[in-house]
Parts: sequence; structure tokens; C-alpha cells
Amino acid sequence: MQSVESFLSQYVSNAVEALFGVKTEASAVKFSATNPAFEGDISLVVFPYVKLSGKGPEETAQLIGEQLKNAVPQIESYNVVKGFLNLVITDGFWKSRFMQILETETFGTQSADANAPFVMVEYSSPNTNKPLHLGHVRNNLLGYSVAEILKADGNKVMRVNLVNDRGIHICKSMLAWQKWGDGETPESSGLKGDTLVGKYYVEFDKHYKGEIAALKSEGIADEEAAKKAPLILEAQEMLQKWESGDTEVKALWSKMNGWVYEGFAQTYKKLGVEFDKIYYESNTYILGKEIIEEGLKKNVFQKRPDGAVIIDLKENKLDEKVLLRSDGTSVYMTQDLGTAVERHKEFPFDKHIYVVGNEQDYHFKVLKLTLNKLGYAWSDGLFHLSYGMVELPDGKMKSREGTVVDADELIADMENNARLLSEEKGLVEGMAEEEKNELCHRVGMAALKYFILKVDPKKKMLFNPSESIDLHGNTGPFIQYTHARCKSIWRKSELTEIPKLDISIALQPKEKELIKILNAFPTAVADAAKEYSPALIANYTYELAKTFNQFYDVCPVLKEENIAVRNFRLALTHTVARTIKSAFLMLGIEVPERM
RNA sequence: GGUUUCGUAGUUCAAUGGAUAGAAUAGAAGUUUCCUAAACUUUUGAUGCAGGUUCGAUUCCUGCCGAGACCA
Repeated sequence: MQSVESFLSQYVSNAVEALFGVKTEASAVKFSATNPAFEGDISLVVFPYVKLSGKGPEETAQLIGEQLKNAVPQIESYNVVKGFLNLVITDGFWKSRFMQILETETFGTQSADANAPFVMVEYSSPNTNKPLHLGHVRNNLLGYSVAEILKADGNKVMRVNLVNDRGIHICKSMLAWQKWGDGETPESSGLKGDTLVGKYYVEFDKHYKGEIAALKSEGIADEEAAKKAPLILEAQEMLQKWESGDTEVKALWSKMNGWVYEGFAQTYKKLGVEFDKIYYESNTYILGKEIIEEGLKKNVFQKRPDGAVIIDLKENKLDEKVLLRSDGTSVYMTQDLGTAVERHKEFPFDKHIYVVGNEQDYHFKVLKLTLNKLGYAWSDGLFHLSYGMVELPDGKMKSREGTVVDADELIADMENNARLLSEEKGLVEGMAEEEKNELCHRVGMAALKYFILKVDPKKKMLFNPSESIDLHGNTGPFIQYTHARCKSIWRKSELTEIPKLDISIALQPKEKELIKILNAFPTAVADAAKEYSPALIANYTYELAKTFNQFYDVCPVLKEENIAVRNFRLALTHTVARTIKSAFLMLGIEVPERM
């Protein structure tokens, strides 16, 4: 469905040509929303045409306004304020636009056709030595939501998770469990698998610190002590055994990772995120060695005198990057290069989005540039969706200092809070326990998800665990509540299907405003997909919900006696509910029928 | 030190180079015959500093101050 802007811009372009004899691109026409202080639905910024007309801004606007009014029957009138041409669109236009929206069941979303771009979205990517925390929550919510938005915008999407299941950190947990675990399992301890493994990671760190302190008291320097502590040596030995395929180590590794995966699965389910494919680094970490050969052959990489392979990116202001250490072992970049190439062979994507924190900005710049220099044209499609850290009121989260917000605890807190508030208000009386749980889960998660997704991804955000569970104002639950109100009105109307609309009725200002907002939905989705930003969808949905709440105050639907007006308002209510629902699904938020 | 991101009401967030910088929350004052008051109405309050580019700058450029990240 065409937006109002694109509908009008061709006419503006024509008018400019007719008046000033200059051809301009219709796509370059600049509109802005009309300032509420003036009359009008949409405003044309005429400053760009002042030079062409050779007249002042106001006169130029007058000329274009007159020309447009004569050419476009949908323009009822116009007025000029400084360099702004405010256009009033006829009610008839808005009403027929609304009827189109109403009849389009999947309004705002389009399904992928055969030529749709294929986008791979990698997100989550946890380590298996500890449970997920608040930082992962932002990652997961962003990744899931962006994938949904891209789907809604007509892309084919594949969501993948690359699990970091190997390395020294896992060995630390394994070693500590061996030493002090006493055979403890998730079943015997009643702990979630990932929580249990995380416990031993902390345990390792505690003993390790003790050893370092002991060595230091013997007069050994910090760095030296950290390297020489028996525990870390033992962990490194374990890693070597793992790499050489030691059956005992591998068995323990499989067992403990298995616990972690069960734990993660529960958390993912609670968060409502999903993946189409899961990759494991234990299968991919060796990739990338051929790339080194290829790069050397193509003279893109150089060998340093000490034997290390590097790529020189100084001309791109990115310094020199080691790709293979002098001892022949690979670095993260090596495997990421290999993984990208393999992945593109297996699934020839048009775009690949990596949802990874902004501390890796440099890494992904190098990754993209290196693949580009190697001649892989598809590297243009790589995009690092870089998001800011989540900070707490008393500073950053540091797992070593125990200031991490655990994802499972956070989710439980959100649900509990929703429960306390609902019970206090007496909203869930007489509800079955199971139904109540489901509702509190949905409301609690809406509060959390909306709070996180409404912030521009690239910005760092502050999360106050005690304040963010607010249900008032610009929050997920407020919008859910609006949806539930719409549904309630619809139920009480006792209509089972949308009545045929009589569009000869007069349009109230608030109704027109709502139609304008509804009309902007496809544009919001397209923008959100282009910028990979769920925040745009969140802001749009809030605008819609807020306007509806104000609208309702002005004209109670069910008391309306004029049947044509009543039907129109019911249809509007129905459409608002439908739009909120599909917008929220893109954010991974479910909307209850009742609250 | 080098590279980079960011500084907006008391607080948390908005604002494709456009009009009087929006919301929410906190503060002040109101609104329940009616759909679900998790609501609505009114009100107080902000672009770190100094320049530049132009019809117009929160937005682009330069310098400074401050915060974070990455690289040594």
C-alpha cells in the first residue's frame, strides 16, 4: 500500500517542473509532519525550491500550493507558514485509506517471495561456563526482534546461534567440579544445569585467587603469580587433553555442557527466543587455516619475520592484525573468517547480521575488510549490529565482582512483580492458577522486553532493577493493557464480524489522527528493517496506544447511538488492536486478550 | 598515548538538517453513572563549553571538557 508521502511526492515534482521548468526527483521531495499548532495533515518543506523559483520561501510555497491543489483532488486546502506548505488532505482520502487498511488482514507485513533477500542473523552466542545475564538478555531480545522485523519486511531469515563451548573457561568449571563437586548434578542439587556449572566457575576463581595471593606473599610478582598458580596450569593441561581428544576429558566436557544446554533451553523458552540452527565452536574452531594460505597466495596477508601471519590495514586506519600466531595457533579472527566463508558456502546469504556488543566493533571492521580484500563480494552484506552495554545504577556489570544480574532471576523478578501488582488491584481474582501464571509471565516479560527494545540499540542503557518494572506510562504493559481494552470493547459490542462501513459519516479529529498513525505502520516496519532497530517499532506502538487511550476518552464507542458512527469506531478499535498485536509480535511480546 | 562511541528536563528515553526540542517518570492540581483508573486532563522543568558551515544545527565540521569501549 502506498504511503501518503509517496503518493504526493510525484505531484510535487510535477508541480515544481510546471512552475519553474526544472526536473527534480520525486524521491527527493521532503515532507514533515505538520506542527500541531497549524492546520494540515502533512507539510512540504519548500526551502529546497527557493533557489529554483528565485522568489522568497513564502511566495514559493504559495505557488506550489496552488498548483498542487488544482492538480490533486485529495488536497482540500493548504496554508503557508514561513517555508512550510501545510496541506490538508480530504476526509474522504483518509476514510478510504482506512477501509483499505481494515481489509488488509496482514496490514504492515509482507511475506517473502521467491526473490526475497536471504538474511542470516547470528545472535545470543553464549559461553557454556556460566548462566546468561542481563547483557545476554539484550542480545537475545535484539536478535530475535530484528529477525522478526526482517521477516515482516519480506525477507527470508535464518536465525543462528554460535555457542562457545570450548576453551579455557570451560576447563576451569570442569576442573573445579572434579576437585570439589563431589559428584553433584542438576538433579542432586536442584539447580539449573547452567547455574550449577557457573557455580563451579566461581569456585575455580575463588581457589585460583587464593593461590595467587599465596604466591604473592612469597614475593612473586602479580603477573608471574597469575601464570604460575597450580590451578591455572592444571586447567591449561586439561585444555590440551581436550584438544588431543582425551576420552575422559571429552566425556566430562560433554556431560557438563549437556547440563548447560538444558539450562539455556529453559531460559530461551522463557525469553521466547528461537534459533533455526545452532553452531558449536568445538566444530568450527579449526576453520580458517585455508584462508591463511589463500591470503598469503593472494598477497593480501604477509608473513612476519617471527612467522606470524598478519594483515596490514594501516591504509584503512585499522593498524596491523595478527591472523596466525608465530607458533602456528589460530586466533579468534582466524576462525571467524573460516566460519563466515563456510557458512556462505552452505547458505548463500545476501546479508549476514552479527548481533554482538560494541566492544567488538574493531573485530568486525577487520573481519569485513579482510574478507573484502580477499575478494569475497558477499562481504558487503556483513553487518555488525553493535549494541551498547547495559549498565546498572552503581556502575557496570562485572561478573568477577558479583554485580551481574542473572537472567533467570531477572525473569522471575519481573513475573513476581506483575503478580504482586495484579493481586493488589484485584485483577486476577477467580483466575485459575495456571492462567494467572501465564498472564503474569506475559506482563512481566512485556515490561522487560519493551524496556530494553525501546532504546536505540547502539546506545548504552541504564537498567535499574527496582524501577524498570513500572507498568505505567511508556511501557510494554501499558500497551498490552490498551490492546486488552480494545478487545473488551469489541467483546461487549457482541459483534462477530466487522460491519460494512458507511463512510459518509463525519470524521472526528481524534479518529483522523488514529487513521494517520495506523497508516504509518508499514513505513515504520520498513524503517525498522532498514536500520535494524526494534526501537522504531516500540515507539510507533506507544504512539498508537497512547492516542487510542486519549481517543476513547473523547468518544465512548458503545454509548454511541448513531449506528454508522458506532460501526466506524468499532472497526477502528478492531484495527488498533490488530496493529498493536502484529507490532508487538515483532518485538517478541505477546498480547493478552484480557488483563 | 592511538582509534572509536557517546554527553538532551531531577531521572529514564525520543527527535530522516526543519516550525515553539517530544514522551514517560518524579513534583503540583484535577477527573469514576460509561468500555478494564495499569487510564485521562492541566502544570513546573533540558540540548556539556567555544567556534564554523547555512535560509535553518540536538543532528554536519573543528577545538576543549567529561564518560565508556577497543588497541597497546
